Amino acid sequence: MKIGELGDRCGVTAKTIRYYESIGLLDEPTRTASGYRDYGDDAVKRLRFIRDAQATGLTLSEIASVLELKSTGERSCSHTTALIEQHVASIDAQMRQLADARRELTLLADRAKRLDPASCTDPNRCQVISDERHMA
Amino acid sequence: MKIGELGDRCGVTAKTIRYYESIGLLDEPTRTASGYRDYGDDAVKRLRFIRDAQATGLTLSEIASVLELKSTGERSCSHTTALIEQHVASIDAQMRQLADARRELTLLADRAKRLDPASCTDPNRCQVISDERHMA
DNA sequence: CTACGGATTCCAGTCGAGTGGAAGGTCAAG
DNA sequence: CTTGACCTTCCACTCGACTGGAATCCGTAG
Repeated sequence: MKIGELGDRCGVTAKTIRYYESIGLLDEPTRTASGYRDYGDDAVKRLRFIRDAQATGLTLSEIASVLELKSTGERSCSHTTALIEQHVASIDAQMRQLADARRELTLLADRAKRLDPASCTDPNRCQVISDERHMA
Repeated sequence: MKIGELGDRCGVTAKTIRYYESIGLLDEPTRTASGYRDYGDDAVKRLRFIRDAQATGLTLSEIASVLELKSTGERSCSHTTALIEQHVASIDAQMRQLADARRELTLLADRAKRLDPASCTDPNRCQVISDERHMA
């Protein structure tokens, strides 16, 4: 299968595939006589795994390190699990941050709604955002 | 107040302040006779607002558009509220994504723990990540 | 006077994950 | 035989939010 088809099957562009290859995330495939990249079904699996892993928020370099574990096979699965667990922890941290931000913003929005819209006329102030009581 | 003091008061570097000015997020302040930027207390408020807004996940260009609303004063607060509400929606989307990712990853980790670590010996496979049943 | 901490400008680089485009080679259809 | 879709390489650029560093100037303490 050529690069375009692989891309279509996995939902990425040919350019992205070449990019992944360039950073070592995908192995160099065999080539046809005319120099075209020629992929097997393994490539589909691998590329889909990359996409899946990426969807969970792993960076490409984290994914690369997981895939490296696969290929060396030397280190145990515990390396992989450690990476995953670490990542779950960072997701939790991100979620906490977002929750905080959300609370802040809804507070802000609520305040905005309570204000008389007609009173927002001072060209140098928007009450929603420049209220002193709100400013840290 | 000079740039360093302003930075200290707001928890940013002088470099960041100049950067904000360069992208139009902060107005050009008056200068001392010797060319130093000379800020008033307004700058502290504005910069702190920027930091606060940023902490909630707004990008600098979103913040810029909110601050623009302030300075033109033409459009009503509803513009600001709309932006905020839109941002809250995007936070919710992010949180859903993270929750999905988290579920995926913990599944993966659980599977990893259930596997006999000693069985992870095939140099070309890490069972945690290359199990066909898991692959989309 | 000199040293030192801050200030100034401007240009360049970082990270992550690609994307754009030029210049050219290949293959199947009409 | 030409057209058009697809492939190749390579180099440069994007976005966001800074950060680093060079060269130079200002202000004050010793």
